[in-house]
Amino acid sequence: MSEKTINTADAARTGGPGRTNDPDGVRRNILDVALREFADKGYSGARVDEIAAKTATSKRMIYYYFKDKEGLFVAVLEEAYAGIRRIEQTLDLEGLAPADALRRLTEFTFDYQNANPDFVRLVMVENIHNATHLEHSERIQGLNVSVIETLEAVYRRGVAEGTFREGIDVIDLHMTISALSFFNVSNRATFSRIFKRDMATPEALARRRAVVADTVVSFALSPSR
Amino acid sequence: MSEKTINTADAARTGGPGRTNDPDGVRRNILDVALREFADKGYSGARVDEIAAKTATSKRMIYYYFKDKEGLFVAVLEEAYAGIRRIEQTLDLEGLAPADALRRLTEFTFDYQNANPDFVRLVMVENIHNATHLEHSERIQGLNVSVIETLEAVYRRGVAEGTFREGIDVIDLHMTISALSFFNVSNRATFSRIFKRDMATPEALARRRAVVADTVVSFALSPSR
Amino acid sequence: MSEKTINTADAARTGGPGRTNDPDGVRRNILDVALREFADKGYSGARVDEIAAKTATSKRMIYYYFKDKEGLFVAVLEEAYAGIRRIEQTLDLEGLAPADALRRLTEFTFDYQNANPDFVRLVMVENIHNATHLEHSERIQGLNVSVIETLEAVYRRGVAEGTFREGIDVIDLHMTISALSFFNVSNRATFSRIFKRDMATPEALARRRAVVADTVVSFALSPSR
Amino acid sequence: MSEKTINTADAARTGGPGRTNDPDGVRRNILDVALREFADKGYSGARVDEIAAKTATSKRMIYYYFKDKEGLFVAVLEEAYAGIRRIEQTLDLEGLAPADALRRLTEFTFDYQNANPDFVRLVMVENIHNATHLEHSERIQGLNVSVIETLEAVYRRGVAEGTFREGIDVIDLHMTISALSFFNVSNRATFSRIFKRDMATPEALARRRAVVADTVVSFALSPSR
DNA sequence: TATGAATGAGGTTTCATTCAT
DNA sequence: CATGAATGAAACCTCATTCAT
Repeated sequence: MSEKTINTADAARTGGPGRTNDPDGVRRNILDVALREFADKGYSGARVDEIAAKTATSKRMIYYYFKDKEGLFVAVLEEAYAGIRRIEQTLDLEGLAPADALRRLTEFTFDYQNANPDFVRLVMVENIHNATHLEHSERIQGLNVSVIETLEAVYRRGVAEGTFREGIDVIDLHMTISALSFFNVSNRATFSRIFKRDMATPEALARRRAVVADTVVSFALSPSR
Repeated sequence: MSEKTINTADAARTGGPGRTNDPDGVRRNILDVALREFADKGYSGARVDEIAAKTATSKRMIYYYFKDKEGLFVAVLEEAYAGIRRIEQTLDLEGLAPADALRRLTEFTFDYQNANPDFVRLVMVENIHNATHLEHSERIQGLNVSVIETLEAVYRRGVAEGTFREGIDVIDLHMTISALSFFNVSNRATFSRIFKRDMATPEALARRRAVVADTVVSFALSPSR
Repeated sequence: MSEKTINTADAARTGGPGRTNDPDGVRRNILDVALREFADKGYSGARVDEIAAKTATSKRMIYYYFKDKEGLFVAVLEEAYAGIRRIEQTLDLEGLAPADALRRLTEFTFDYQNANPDFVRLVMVENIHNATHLEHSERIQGLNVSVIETLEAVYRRGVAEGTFREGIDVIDLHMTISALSFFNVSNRATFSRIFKRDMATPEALARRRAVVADTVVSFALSPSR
Repeated sequence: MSEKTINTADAARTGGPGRTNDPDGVRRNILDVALREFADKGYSGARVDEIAAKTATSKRMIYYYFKDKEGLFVAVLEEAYAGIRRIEQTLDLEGLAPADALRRLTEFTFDYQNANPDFVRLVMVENIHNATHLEHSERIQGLNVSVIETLEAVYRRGVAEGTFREGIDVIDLHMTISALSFFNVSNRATFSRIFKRDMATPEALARRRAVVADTVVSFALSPSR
């Protein structure tokens, strides 16, 4: 509960916490802890004091680097979005057949979100707050074009080939992928409680992952096939 | 901001707010207001003072009827779940062909959640809090069996008929329906901000509703068809 | 230093501090203490914590009654201005010859400000803050007309009689009276330190009071006399 | 808000800000900025950080040259007093008739204070703090004898001539001059707000200046005249 | 039952100042 | 000398909750 979290990398570099000369490390450390706290308790529920306590630095440094609680939240949000987009771009879909590429992209999204529940929960929190922070962040606005471009390229190839049916809105498709991946994390608590089903076991995840991928692909496939 | 919310029904019944001796009306009124506040600001973000201020009663009554903030939240949650399940049961799916019934059920879910964003947001809030409140509510646990039974009946008929393919887990199917309906409300703020698309216009809703229904049905249909 | 200040009146009425049912007494008590603190340390220098400590109530109540530090300051300012104007109106100048009335009014002002250094210092503090609080207080705006009216009546009588010369701007006259009275309190610390003269002894006050009155009256007198 | 203030003279001398080796310039620059900040916000209201930010140097230098916030304030105060006294001594009153000399001295005081509101406000601030800083500064104590000597010389000449009446305390006279000059700046904010009169226009200043001079001179004049 | 007053614990933020490079 | 990073103490303010009438 009161464990301090230090990036091992930083600790190694500087010889431990305390007066370090690694401002970036300090920033990172704060962001890491804050992500977890915000994701865990929501914006208002998260306590600056507690974030500070779990950090290798002091509360004062949070204000030094991020101005206030809101500034910290925005920074956390930016990092989180940057994270998924960064990895997304390492996906190499061009060598795959369109249907396989679509499946691969869907699986990636599903896996990423399940592996990063804090990201998902942070987005939930931001939605509860009507995306006001996101609105003010120019950085995030720019980040998200790439997904659509990637998906669009795959879809076009599929249509050209005759694999995919025409008339699908790519943003719609992305929405379906996101929705099915997101829900598995975002609503896990209520859903599994109500339907008495553990959604986080490796088996459950594998099964659901397949269902999601099937759903997406079968929606895109041309009916003639 | 400072408007008091009174159910007109109650007001009529009791001759107006103020010295009312309509305990149920008071309760309802508090729950209505609290739903909106919790859905709007989250659990920690909602303020007991503000809920009281928007109520036709006083803060004292909140504590009288619901013990504390948490008790109020649980009551709100119970009401919210009861609401959707109550309406769900008025759906008459037995007269429809399985595929139509499935489509109808999907559309109903989509419509209900889009018409009741506060319900959706409340569920988000509860998920952020790991469904701890739901856990303590026996009332909610019992409420949700019916959906699955309804869906199961439809699915069986479809399989028997040959319309639906075998091997689908009904809970999985429900999850897909929920996910696609839920996301449209839960992630509206971030999604529409990022992809610059208003998801709440009647046209957008109608389009998405169709896509969602298609997705669900095409997933269930037997491939031979 | 850490003595609590309670209006003896309130204490008598309610049987002491603590859970009293005398909201007005609580308010008054806070205002009394706050006046002294703000006058003593300036706006930023005054500490809400310290004000609270010297009060019969708690810090929380300050915020309850006055919203925030600024609200408290404004309320203190309003009270202070109301105080002097209230007493000013009990002056009965109409029975006096114009020159005597002018002298009397001057002496009153001098006496009041010397007897209420906290009022003077509070006005200094407000001036350092460019009268921003005063600007927002409608209550104060209305309070100050009476002085000018009183002074104007005296001046007119004097001019009609031939005692006072014509052409004096009454606001100018008020300003002279104020300046000479105010300075004796406002600049006492620096002035007496620099010129090594105690300005607060009864004798010093009496002497200065006479000089001030002479100065004002001789300025208003018609030169022919 | 974030403008840096550099004495152009210094900048020229040292080849610009930054790596300057002009300790006096740095000191001056800090004092200039600090004067404005203290005069503007009061002692507690002024922020070391903000002073530093508006300076051509860094916060470190403030502590290096002035030890702490209080040391800085004292230095600013000393400079401010030195300023007025320095100029005062350039006045050449000996060639004027006593009444003219008195008028001239009064006008000078009035003009100086109106031209240097920061000086006036700084003195207000010091008075709020009961002149504790001034007390510790030997430098200031010595500065202020000269005014009195100058005034005394004028007064004596006037009495000898028969122009001025006897029995006036010169320090009293100085006090009257100061009070009337000071008030116009110190209480400008509240006074002009209350009486809805702009006291800072050239016309208003000219008129008031004349009234002040008249008041002072007519007080000193021998009544026989 | 209804209302304003009261409370204590704890939340966010700021400040003057010092350190390390 | 110059700079950004760091610090601890304390400042302002808010919250859920309870009391008295």
